[in-house]
Amino acid sequence: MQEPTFLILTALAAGPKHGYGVTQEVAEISEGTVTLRAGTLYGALDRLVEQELVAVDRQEVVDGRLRRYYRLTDAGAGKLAERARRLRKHAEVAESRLQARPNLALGFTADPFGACA
Amino acid sequence: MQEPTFLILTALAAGPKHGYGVTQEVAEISEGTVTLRAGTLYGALDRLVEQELVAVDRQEVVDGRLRRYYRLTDAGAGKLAERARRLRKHAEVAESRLQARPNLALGFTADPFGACA
DNA sequence: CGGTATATATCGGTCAACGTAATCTACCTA
DNA sequence: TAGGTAGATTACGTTGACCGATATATACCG
Repeated sequence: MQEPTFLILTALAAGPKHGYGVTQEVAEISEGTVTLRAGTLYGALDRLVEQELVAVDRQEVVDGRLRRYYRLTDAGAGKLAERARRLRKHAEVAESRLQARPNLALGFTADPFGACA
Repeated sequence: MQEPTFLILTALAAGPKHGYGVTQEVAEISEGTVTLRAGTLYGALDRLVEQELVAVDRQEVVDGRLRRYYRLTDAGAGKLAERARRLRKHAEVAESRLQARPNLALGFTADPFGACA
């Protein structure tokens, strides 16, 4: 499961949404760093429905346009929880290792007040 | 950047390692959930070297076999830090949303002692 | 009348990841 | 001594998620 898919599941964890709504939610969650393209979005949704991690909640017709709502299934919630835990663990390991390393790339210094000048 | 690549960078964050060593380190970091295959490993390393996130540290010949050590570059450390932060944020959002949701899929119950039976 | 926002569908290309196999040496065991 | 395991890298073909582009249709604003 890649980042876009993970974020789609996360967006749906707060409650059912239609495709376009997911796109907006994902942009917000990721602070604008991830913008779902139509191809990515509907491709992923189709896949997730087939895997039964997501289900079609209901369909509406608004202004002659179809609006299809998706919701997270229990299996989807479980999968998301599992992935989230893994992601957080991996991130924690990476961050702790980077801290232990003399870090030159982030603009930080081990001597922030220049005491050793 | 996908999970295998992220874990390779994380493995190298602790210090230079050769390919096979990375595989073992990744298995340990991920608690056995990610087992890098040769194709994934060396493909990713080649890509990372080309992107200058990883560099060849040194080469040794042990028992007639080549052993090539890789290390994280400063750019690689920066990239890893950025990704780790993002991953952690996404994981946190997902987990907080799942908590807010009546959770049926994890084997937990709101009535763990069966008081409402 | 044209542009933007809303909303979904589909197609083809790309590239990371994946699986497998091949190669070679050292070492242990049967 | 033959075979299996561990270490270590290379090569090759396949899969599949993601992405860009395109198409379609309505409503609203300037």
